[in-house]
Amino acid sequence: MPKIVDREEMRERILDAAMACFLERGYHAATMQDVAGQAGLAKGTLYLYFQSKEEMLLALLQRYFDDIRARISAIPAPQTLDQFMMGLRLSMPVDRLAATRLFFDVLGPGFQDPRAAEIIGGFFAWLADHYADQFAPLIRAGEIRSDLSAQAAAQAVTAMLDGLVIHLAIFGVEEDVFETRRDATLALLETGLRGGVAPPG
Amino acid sequence: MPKIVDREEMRERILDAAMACFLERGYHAATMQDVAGQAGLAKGTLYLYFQSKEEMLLALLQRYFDDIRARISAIPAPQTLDQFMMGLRLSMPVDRLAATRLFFDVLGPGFQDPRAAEIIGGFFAWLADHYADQFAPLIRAGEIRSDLSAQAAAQAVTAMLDGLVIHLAIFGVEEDVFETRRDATLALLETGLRGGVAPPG
DNA sequence: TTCATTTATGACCCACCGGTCATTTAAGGG
DNA sequence: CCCTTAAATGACCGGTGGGTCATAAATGAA
Repeated sequence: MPKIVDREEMRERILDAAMACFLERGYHAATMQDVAGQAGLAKGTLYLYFQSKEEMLLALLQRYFDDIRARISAIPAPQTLDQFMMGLRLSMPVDRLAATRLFFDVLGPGFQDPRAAEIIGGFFAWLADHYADQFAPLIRAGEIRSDLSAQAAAQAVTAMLDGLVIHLAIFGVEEDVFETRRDATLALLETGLRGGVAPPG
Repeated sequence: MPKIVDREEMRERILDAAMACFLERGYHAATMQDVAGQAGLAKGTLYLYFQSKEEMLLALLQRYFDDIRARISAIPAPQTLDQFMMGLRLSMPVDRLAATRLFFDVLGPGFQDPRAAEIIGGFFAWLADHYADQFAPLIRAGEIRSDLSAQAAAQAVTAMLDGLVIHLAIFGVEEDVFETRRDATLALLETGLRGGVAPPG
């Protein structure tokens, strides 16, 4: 009887290798040879599991953003604005930076396949909806000022936080600088959401 | 005596063509042949004015961001927070979107030359400093709440606004959607800076 | 018109890389 | 041990695109 392998496990292994290579050299610069070497396989083997380099990237993107979604979903729904702000910090781990930088390669006009932008755009749309769901009860509870639309505020917050990560990615800043900037941004944001400077205590 | 051309004018003409091609196809996908065709020249001619495709891109980036800097510098210093917010709108024209998308190509790890990231990063550093200079008097005037550091707030604002533009670029939204989101973000930001909801009138 | 010099050209070169496929290797049942 | 079948291999192919260079064209002074 024939040799049998776990196809799904093999795909995971290859995607791990691809992630490492793409982070190191970027999607365009990394070659299938690189990925194969990283995975301990021959180039031809990659094509038994992925139709093309592009399909491999799309699978990688899908897996990456599914993972983030899962992690963010696991954070309990905040009861107060403070808890919400803490949740934001948790959803922005420092290791997101390198990956963000990688995705630049794929968001430009040079990447013809619209599915890449759909995956990434879809994630942000989901994120905005997720925040909006958390905002609505906070607005009712008076934690967030009542003249804000939960949807509009959530979209604004999503854009702001993404901007923060992008900046980290561009500047390649150290962790401590990141944390300083992040906290300043979140403090400004918190005041904006609450509608006034936080009460003492 | 020899044929004479204005080297600088020729470089400008080539950069215009390169900008058009890079916007259309992206930096990686656009070929030197494309750029030459767009400029009405032969491929070899390009190399009389630029050492390589990469040098051409760097010159393009420099020119582009120098131009933005000049435009933003031309906006009069704001006397009130309202004026400041209006200045922000002016510095975010819609035609920035396509260009922003193009720069993704160049910020990823695939682009080895650090000068590209330096040019773009340098622009944002300048922008943050520029905003900080405008914040300081506004804080003294009580237009912005006094517990904020001008520098930290300016950096946060810079990241937030860039995030907004990036999102537009990723989603490829229409102008009206952009304006809605931009206004929501700026309103949130204004409240955060002022330290409370704006007084009526 | 001639000539020196600069500028422009595009055929050509060559390295590279995504993708293929004939061949080899590995697994395991009989 | 052999055979069947799945899996793995890597030499090879073909297209591509950045960059070169021998040649041609343009310019303007003499």
